[in-house]
Amino acid sequence: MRAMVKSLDPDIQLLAALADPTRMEILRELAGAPEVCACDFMSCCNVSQPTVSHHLKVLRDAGAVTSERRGNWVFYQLAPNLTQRLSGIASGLVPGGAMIQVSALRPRPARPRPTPRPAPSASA
Amino acid sequence: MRAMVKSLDPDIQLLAALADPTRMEILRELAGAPEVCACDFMSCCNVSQPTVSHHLKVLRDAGAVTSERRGNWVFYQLAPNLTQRLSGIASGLVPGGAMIQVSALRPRPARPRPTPRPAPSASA
DNA sequence: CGGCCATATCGATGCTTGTCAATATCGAAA
DNA sequence: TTTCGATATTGACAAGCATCGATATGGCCG
Repeated sequence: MRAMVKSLDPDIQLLAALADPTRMEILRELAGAPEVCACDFMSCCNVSQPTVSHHLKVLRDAGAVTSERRGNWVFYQLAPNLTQRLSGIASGLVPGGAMIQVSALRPRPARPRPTPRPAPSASA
Repeated sequence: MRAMVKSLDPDIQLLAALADPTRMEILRELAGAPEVCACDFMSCCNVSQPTVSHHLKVLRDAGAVTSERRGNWVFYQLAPNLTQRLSGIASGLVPGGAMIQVSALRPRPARPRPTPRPAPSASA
């Protein structure tokens, strides 16, 4: 309801693609090898072949992976900019910061003092 | 069906918490101010008060935000380690790398030659 | 004390999604 | 061409979730 316009935000689409145990397992497999055949995900994720295909499509649509057909097999790789995109999302959530770059990532953002805010007495 | 273990992975829980337009808007509001009153999210996100409360609970359970009660109001802040956690997830998806630090983030050095993989002929 | 305001919880509802069986498509080999 | 293996698509079903109205809880102030 309320017109779920399907989150046209690419960041949210990417986060939603990662927020699944099976898909995360696929990505972790891909992080451990330059490429993985689609058929290999059936065993490591313990799901059926259509389910694997579905998850791979979600990941591909979100830009998390790239695919390359070679004969009857389709090999998947992590998208080259996946880490950068995730880091960019993280950078956008640095307190006080807004449009900083990935290079600005630090282990210690050291958030500013919380405003003491003196209880908004005047209220209706 | 198939053991609904509910994804006990904190990383997935965090990603799922971020993968929603309303919650992402809440976080972006929080990124722009040291703290935000819960009542302010109703207007900026255009959702009802119970919905705001629900989303804040999801974010709190995922460790994305912290709350602080002051009188009748509850103020929310970004969790101090939120950026680090996200960056850590990103680091875990670096091709070839596993436990490297954020400082190792690179645009990627050109992937190695794809394995030629010789047709698995003998199979049932 | 009662009344009020801000927030959290409950119950219901409709959309979304993860899953699989069946089927279609694609590509190579015979 | 036919045949076969790998992948994608379709249809259906169940679980999850975002949302709201109604209500409960917690805390200030009169």
